[in-house]
Amino acid sequence: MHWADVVAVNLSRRAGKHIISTGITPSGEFHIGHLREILTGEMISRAAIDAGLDVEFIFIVDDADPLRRVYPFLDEEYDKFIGHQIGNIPAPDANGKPDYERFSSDGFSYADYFLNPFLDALRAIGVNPRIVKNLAAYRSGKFTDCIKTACDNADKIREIIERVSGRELPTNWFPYSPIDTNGCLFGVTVTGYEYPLVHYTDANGRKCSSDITHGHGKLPWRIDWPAKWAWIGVTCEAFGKDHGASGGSYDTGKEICQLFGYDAPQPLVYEWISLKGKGAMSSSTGNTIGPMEALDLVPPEILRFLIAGSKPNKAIEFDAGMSLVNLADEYERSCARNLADELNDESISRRRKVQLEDLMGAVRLSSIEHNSITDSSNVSFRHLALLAQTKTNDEQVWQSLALDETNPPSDILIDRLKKMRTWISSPHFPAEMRVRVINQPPLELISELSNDDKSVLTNLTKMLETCDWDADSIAACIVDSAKSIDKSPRIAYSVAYMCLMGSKKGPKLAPIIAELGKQEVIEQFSRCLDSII
RNA sequence: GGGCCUGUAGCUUAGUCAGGUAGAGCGACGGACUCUUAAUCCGUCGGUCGCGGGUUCGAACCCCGUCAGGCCCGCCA
Repeated sequence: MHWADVVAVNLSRRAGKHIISTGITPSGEFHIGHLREILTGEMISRAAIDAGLDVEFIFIVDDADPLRRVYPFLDEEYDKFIGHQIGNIPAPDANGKPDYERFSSDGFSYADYFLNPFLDALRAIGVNPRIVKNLAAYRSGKFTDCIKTACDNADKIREIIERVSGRELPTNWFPYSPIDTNGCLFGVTVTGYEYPLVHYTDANGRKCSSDITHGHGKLPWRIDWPAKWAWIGVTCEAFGKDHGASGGSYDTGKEICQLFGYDAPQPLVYEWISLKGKGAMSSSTGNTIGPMEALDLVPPEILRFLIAGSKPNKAIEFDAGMSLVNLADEYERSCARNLADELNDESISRRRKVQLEDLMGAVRLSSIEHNSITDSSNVSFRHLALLAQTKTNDEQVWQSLALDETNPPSDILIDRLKKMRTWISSPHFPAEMRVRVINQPPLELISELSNDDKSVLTNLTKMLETCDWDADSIAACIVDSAKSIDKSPRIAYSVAYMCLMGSKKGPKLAPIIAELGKQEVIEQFSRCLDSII
C-alpha cells in the first residue's frame, strides 16, 4: 500500500472530520524542500478523501514569527526590525530595502513577499489548501483560550518541556511572549501574570503590561504548535525530522496539547530534500532551487512524482540534471503501463504486488487534478530533449511526433516542450544529453574499430557523397552501408555516432545529419578514415 | 554527553513493525527489429543486506556493540 494510503487507513479509525495541516514560516525564499512539507500533507489528504473520509487540507503561515536576523538578501536597514513579526513589517524592494510605501498602502508585508509566489507555485502543482495566517489568528483572538491555559499552567508546561526535551529552562521563562510597544518580541522579560495582564520589562528595562486577550504577542513555538492543533482541530500533520526527533517539539507538543483538552494529531515525519552534491538546502547560503525555478524546468506532475514516489523517511537528493531525466522517464513509463491489469495477474508474487501497488499509488497522487487520468505526455523526456535540440520551431517537433490539426499536441505536451527548452538553455541541462557534433576524429574510440566497422564507414562515406540530402535518404544510406556487406545496421549507426558525436550511441541520427550539411559530414568521416589508416 | 533517523546490486530503492529461498526499476552486457538506434521488444549478468558478536532449527529483519552520514536536545521551524 502506498505510504499516503497507510496514513489514511490509520486516520479512518478516528471518526468525524479530519484536518490535515502543514505549516511554514515565510522568513526567506521558499525552496523545494518546503514543497515536501506541503505535498506530503496534500497527498495524505487526497488519500484520505479516496478512503471516503471528510477531509480539509490547510496550510498555516507562521507570519507571527519574528525576523531573526538581517539575511544576506536584506539591507542593513532591516536591523531595526529584528524581533518584529514578519507579517507586520514591510517587504523588501528590489534592493533589499524595506518598501514602506507599499506596506502602508496595501499592507504588503515581509511574509507576503515570500509567501505569494509560493502560493502561485502551489496552484500550478495542483495544491489548493485553506490558508491560515497565524498573525491574523492571534489578533482575532483565536489563540486567547490557549494563551490563558498556557499562562495559568506555566509550571506544568515548564515541567513537560524540561522533562521531555531534557533541557533546562531559564528561571524567568514564561509560556507567552508579549510584543513590546514597538512590536518587538526580543529582549522582553515577563515579570508577572495577573489575568488578563502579563507584566514585563522591555529591552530598555521599561516596565509595561500587555493584555493577553488582544493577541499582542506570541506563544513560543513549542506551545504555539499544539495550541494551533487544539483550536483548529488538526487530526494529522506531516512535519520535518527536526520536529520529529525524540525530545523535539512534537514530543513536548503531544503532552502540552492535553492541557488544551485536545489529543495530538497523527504525526508523519519526513526527511529533508538536499541538492545533489551540495548538501542541505539553505536559503541563507543561496544553496536552493526555488519552487518557481523548479517549475520552470520540471513539469509539475514530475515534481509531485518525486515526492509521491519516495517514502517520507527517505532523504531525497534533488538534481536538475540526469536524475531528472530518469525520474521523468520513469513517470512516463509508469503511466504507459496498465498497472491495474498487472496487479490482477494471480501469478505475481506478494512482493511484486506490493511494489505495483506503491507505484500505482505514486502515479495516482502525481496527477495535478485529483484523480484525473494521469498527466502523461506519452513522449519520453529523452526523446523530447532530442527533438527540442534538433528542431528549431515547435511545429517541426509536432511533425516529428506525427501530430497535426486533426491530432493536435496535448496541453501537457506543449507545456513540456516549453519547459524542455528552458531547461536546455539552463546550466542544469546535463552535458551527456546535449547533442554536440565534433569536428576532430575521436582517436581513442576509433582505434577500437574492427575491419567490418572500417568497411562500413568507407561505404557510408561514399554513399553519402551521392545521397539526396534529406533524412529519409540519409537513413537509407546508413542502413545500406551495413547491409551491403551483410552486417546489421547497428554497426553503421555505431560508427557514425563515434565519428560525428564521439560516443557509441546517440539520438536519432538521420535528421541531425540532414541538418549538418553534406560537406561537413563527409569531411569529418574522411578525417576519421584517414586517422585509422 | 543523551536521544532519534538512515546505511541492501554500479545508481535509485522494496522488504525490517508481525524472523521463513534477498525483489524491483534504471544502467551495463547480449540479442531482435531494412529502424522514431538516447525508442521498442526479448534475454543475461550483477548482492559477505555498513561491520562484529548474540538469540534462534532459521536473522536484512529481534538483542548487544561498533563505524559512517544526517537530525534534535535554541526565543529556530
